[in-house]
Amino acid sequence: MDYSIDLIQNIERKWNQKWKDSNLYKVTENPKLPKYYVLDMFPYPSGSGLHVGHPLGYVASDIISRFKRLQGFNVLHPMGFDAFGLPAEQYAIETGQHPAVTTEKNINYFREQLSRMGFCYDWSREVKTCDPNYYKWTQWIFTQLFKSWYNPFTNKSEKIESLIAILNEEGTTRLFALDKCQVLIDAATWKNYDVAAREKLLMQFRLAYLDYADIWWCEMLGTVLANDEVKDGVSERGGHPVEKIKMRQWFLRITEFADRLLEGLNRVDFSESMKEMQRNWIGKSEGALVKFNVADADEVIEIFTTRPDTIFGATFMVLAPEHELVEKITTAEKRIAIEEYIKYVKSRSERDRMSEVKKVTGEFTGAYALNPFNGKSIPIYIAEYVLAGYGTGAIMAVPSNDDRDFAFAQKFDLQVIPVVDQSAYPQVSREDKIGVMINSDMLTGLEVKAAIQKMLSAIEEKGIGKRRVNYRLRDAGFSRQRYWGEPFPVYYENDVPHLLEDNELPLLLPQVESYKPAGAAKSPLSGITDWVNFAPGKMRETDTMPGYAGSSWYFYRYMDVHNDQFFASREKIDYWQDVDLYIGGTEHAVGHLLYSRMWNKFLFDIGLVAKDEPFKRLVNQGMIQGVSKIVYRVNGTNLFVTKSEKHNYEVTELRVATFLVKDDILDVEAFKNWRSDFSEAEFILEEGKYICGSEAEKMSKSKHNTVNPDDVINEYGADCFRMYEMFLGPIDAGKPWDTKGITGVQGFLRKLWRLFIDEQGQLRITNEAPTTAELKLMHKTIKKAGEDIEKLSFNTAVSAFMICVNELQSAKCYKREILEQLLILVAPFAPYITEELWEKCGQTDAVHVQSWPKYDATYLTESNFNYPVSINGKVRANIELPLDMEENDIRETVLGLESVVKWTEGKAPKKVIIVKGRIVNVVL
RNA sequence: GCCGAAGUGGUGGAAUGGUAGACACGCCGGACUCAAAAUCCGGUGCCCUCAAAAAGCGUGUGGGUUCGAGUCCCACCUUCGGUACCA
Repeated sequence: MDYSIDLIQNIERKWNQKWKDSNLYKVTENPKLPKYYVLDMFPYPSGSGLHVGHPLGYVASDIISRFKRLQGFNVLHPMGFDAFGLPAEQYAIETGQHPAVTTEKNINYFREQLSRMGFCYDWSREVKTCDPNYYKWTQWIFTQLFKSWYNPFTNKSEKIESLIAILNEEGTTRLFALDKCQVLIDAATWKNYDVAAREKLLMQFRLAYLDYADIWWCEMLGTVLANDEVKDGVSERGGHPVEKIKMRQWFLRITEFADRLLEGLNRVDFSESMKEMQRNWIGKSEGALVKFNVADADEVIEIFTTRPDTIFGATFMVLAPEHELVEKITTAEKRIAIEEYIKYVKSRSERDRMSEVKKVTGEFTGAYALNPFNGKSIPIYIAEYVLAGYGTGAIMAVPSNDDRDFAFAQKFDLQVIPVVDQSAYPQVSREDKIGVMINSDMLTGLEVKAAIQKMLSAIEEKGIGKRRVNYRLRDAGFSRQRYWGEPFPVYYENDVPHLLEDNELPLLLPQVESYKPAGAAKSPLSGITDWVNFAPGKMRETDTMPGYAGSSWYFYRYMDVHNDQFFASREKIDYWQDVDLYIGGTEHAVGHLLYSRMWNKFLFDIGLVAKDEPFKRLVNQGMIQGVSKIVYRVNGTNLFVTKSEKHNYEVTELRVATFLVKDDILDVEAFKNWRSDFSEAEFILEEGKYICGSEAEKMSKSKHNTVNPDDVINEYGADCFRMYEMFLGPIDAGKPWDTKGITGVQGFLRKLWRLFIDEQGQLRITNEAPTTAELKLMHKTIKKAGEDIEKLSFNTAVSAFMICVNELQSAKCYKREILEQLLILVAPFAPYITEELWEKCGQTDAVHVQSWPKYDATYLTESNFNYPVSINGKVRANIELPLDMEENDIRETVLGLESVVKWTEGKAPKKVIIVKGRIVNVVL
């Protein structure tokens, strides 16, 4: 009986059914066992199904789950779907199909694909973020955020009532002093506030709050656009003009958690690069707020700077074009130019503005500011490189010590006053905080670091500013003018927001006629007037929540997924605590991870969860890229030119389905039939063939380069697919998908099978006692596999299995004692074949509930070592010596070697380096 | 632009600062077969050579540290991910 694809499919069907029937993977809380929680970043169920990139992380987490279970842990390993999102809605706009319908269809397909791969998910715990039973609790957590504030005195989130108590007691005096409040009022004033005024003040503290922010609006498409959908200042679909418009929206006050998000990174096991990205994203910097008076006006410009020492080199100021003072200070003769410039900036994305280096743009307002230290009058510009959201949206520009300020000064012919003498440090740049102050009044002669400190004190003494810690991190925009998301459990009365009661949750997403926005940048929900105006004088919030709302807390729902009283019971949370291993892509390095860490800290503060960091260990899997195949169409024609001739024509690159291409040769007939617009295509060939270009890039439906794991499984089976994904390389490395090497893994599985089953299909297992060599091999493999799995080095674990099986085959070892242990080692990687062979060996319980074997170190100790002998670092000889040989004896022996004498020519070497059990290096 | 990562044979990759290329794919040769597939055995970094030995070269590029560097340091090049409303 050959290990053929028919047999493989029978085995996989059989065990899928058996495992399901026996509830093998169902997990319950068991206080007698140590817990281990392995989490995958749940997928967005796109219309094109799972591709081969998804399972890379899923296979890895599945191996760890099975490994930990074999080691005696009670393992929680769930799966679910991040089911709200833009693509489903875009599809709805185009086809009129309800996103709930298409999403459900996609989820069913994803689940089916996942099930085939033999993952040990406890499917009874499945989570779907678009399920009302789930988003009820997303809405509920939002209401808790709204009802809470961040108490800077206790440094944690608290109910808003504790803020009200402080306001009743002392007004905003201490909060104002701490820079946590813009208005200074006493308790009496607070108490005299009416409801609206009180609400307005509280809104400055709530963790979920209303404020204004820009969104992309495309009049032609009639929709709000995501940043992703805007390319080069126009809509990606159709190339229509877009503009930014200001809208009132919800925000989450993540900035209050900035320090704790930074601190928590010291206590988690994430890669250093991941932590670094998060630290840089938070971007803590210390500096000062400084006020500059506007000349001949009552206005004051407040700036933030990390270089207060360079204030004497400030030769101009720059405001963000959106800055509220721009309108007030612009002079009459400059008004038109300024308005033109603002219009230009409105068409620019923030990323374009930040990354623009070739073209320096800006506009003079006509107004001047006064340097608070020397009274010098300096011009005020607006420029796109100053962003409204960072610091105060205004800077003092010091061209001598800032690259962008310098470029700006060059372009607009502004003065550059050197204020730091860096001549003693030829290697440093103008932005490095090093050197001696010059041209700087009382700072002259000081080192930069001392000058910064002196200036900070001077600013505070003068009363023109104060020390300030600034963060690059901004509060998180939490509103989308979209349909397919969680509705806010909020209504407005006289424009004041109110929450629905807990017993009114979930607020269901209503049916709409059209998925397009209702009028100017309003959510589709605003078109349902009777839903919006649900009671006299009350209007519902019509925006919905963003994609990351549901994904910020889903890992708790898995712990207690069917609870209809609470998001998860404290009892279950106390058992499972936190995620021991979280696997997902680097693309979520900052966004999702910061948001979910913040939500978690909030839930922790209000006493609902057990740990203040949710993810103990995080591992990023690499991205499997697709290989896109490219044809070149001569512009304005239906003529396609082969790769080597394309440079002779003006061509457009088109991506074609990969199944039309074999070894870079296009099947031209199949291509003509592929899409009707190509049916009349003509070709310019080379040597009778049309050769395509190729490019490795992100797998996506639109690039026609996705590879469906179903196809691979149909041909090789799930075990082979799983092992091959792991064998491809380290888990964190990305690479283009290629099935070229899969036959190697297929061969391994066949050999494994044949160790148990002979050519006649008979079990060939014997009860003979293993030899020392066989035991040595086995224990070496147990050790290597265990260590590699722990390190998530699955590719090397697979190669250890290959070595083991190759050697057992050569030795014709069919011994039960050896082979049954091998099955347990391989079981996490290839759950089907190992289970089948385990059963064939006469075992009655599952291989997956056995115990991971322990290795015996006595089999692994060696007495000799084959030393490489190098001369000046190059290996010239080898010699086997006992490991306990004295260094002097090694030296003597090595120097006596004929091949060494040849190099030393009888002379005494300068030095002989002996590293026991490693190497001997003779230095001449 | 900024932040992060990666770059090793024809290919995927392996390698606590200590024999570069484990394990696979591919390729070459052989066995089995009427033949093919499958399977098994042997070889395979480059260069020189009929072949082998011996030498030389070799981990993106250029420098450096070290007895010894794929690994550590500096500069650069290329590719990938993120860049706040794709998920």
